[in-house]
Amino acid sequence: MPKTHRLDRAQVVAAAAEIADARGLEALTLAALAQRLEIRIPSLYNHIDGLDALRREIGLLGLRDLDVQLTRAAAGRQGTDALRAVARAYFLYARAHPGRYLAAQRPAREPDPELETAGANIVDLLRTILKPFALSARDQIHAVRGFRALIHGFVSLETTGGFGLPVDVDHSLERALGWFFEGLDHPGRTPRNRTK
Amino acid sequence: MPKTHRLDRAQVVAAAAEIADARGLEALTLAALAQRLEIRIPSLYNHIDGLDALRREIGLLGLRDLDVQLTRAAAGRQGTDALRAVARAYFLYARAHPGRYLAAQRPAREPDPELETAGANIVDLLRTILKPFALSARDQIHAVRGFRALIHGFVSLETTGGFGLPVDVDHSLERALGWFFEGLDHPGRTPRNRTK
DNA sequence: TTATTTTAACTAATGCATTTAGTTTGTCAA
DNA sequence: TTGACAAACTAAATGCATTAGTTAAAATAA
Repeated sequence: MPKTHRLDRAQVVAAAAEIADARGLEALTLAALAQRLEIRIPSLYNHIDGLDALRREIGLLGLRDLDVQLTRAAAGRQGTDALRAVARAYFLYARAHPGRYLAAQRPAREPDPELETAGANIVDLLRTILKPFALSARDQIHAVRGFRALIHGFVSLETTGGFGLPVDVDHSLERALGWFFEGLDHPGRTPRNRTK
Repeated sequence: MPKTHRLDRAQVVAAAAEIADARGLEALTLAALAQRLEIRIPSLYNHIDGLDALRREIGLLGLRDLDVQLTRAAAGRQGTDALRAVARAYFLYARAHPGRYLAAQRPAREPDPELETAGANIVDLLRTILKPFALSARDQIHAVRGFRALIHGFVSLETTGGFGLPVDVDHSLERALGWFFEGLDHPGRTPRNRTK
């Protein structure tokens, strides 16, 4: 009676990622996935090791795809131009694939080399772009973190509805990046608003 | 047979928030909560409208407590001093109450005036602090968003293990805020790294 | 071609969590 | 003292994830 379905792991993960993007990560259940694939729930266990492992797979997929997009955006650009292009690509990816992006945020309970490598690749890309800036090794790390935090913060606050006002979020990100780059480019000025 | 427990809604939410902070938001189940309160699961429905509504309550509690902490931190301070103090308080709160903070991030599916008000209060605080800066109305909104995104980004990436390198995260936040404030204080400089 | 192994489907059954309905018992106020 | 309400309870339904064991189809090897 078993049908001639012949699915493989990649197809299962891809279908799961589409559900997560379209209906939200919390709507991704084995029941929903099995229904979309037209198989019974237990059959999924031939391809994946349960729901939690599936979420990890989706996050890993998202992280790797994100790296591809960011690398492409940075190609042929330098300095703040490259950073702006990367930020734009980051934002577009997270908007287009909110489920994968959220899954990539999931904290790992054990050390996970594959996830760590995927994350480190993105960090390396940013460090490469930041090379021309006159930053100490320590400051370079701070700058990468600040850049990531700024973009991720915008993405995260937007997707959770944190921005209530009817002002364009893209424009806010552009402006905030501008201020951040300003400081990166011209460090060590006299503070004006520290004490009024 | 019913015991003389006499719980009320606030106690139930408080106990739930403690579980969420101590063991993670995903570990907050009605079973765990009922066990801690030494009542049966269905009795919880006398106080709260199910698990999802409970998560909302915890998020609202977190948002309001966060506002109190930030307001306290800003008292008696101005300009970037006030912003740094607020950032520090924000960070400390999110670290001390990760469950409540994460619950506050939960997207609302319907308009939720209570949550919106709690969020708007924090935004208003930041706008007040930013008054002395010479910013247009539009730029003030961008600055508030950038500030929130930067802090939330750091908090979020830290709690999800996004920072792999053994470099102090607090220090990275300080440095990133410094660059951001630099740009806020000295807008409109000539970009150096735009084209090398 | 035929035999064997592997893959991927299936059914059956268990356990846990959320939720609803209906019931009982203390507590407080009239 | 009595009556009403609040808050506990038991019983039961539903849905999801998971495991165990089984079967058929496809791929591979003789």
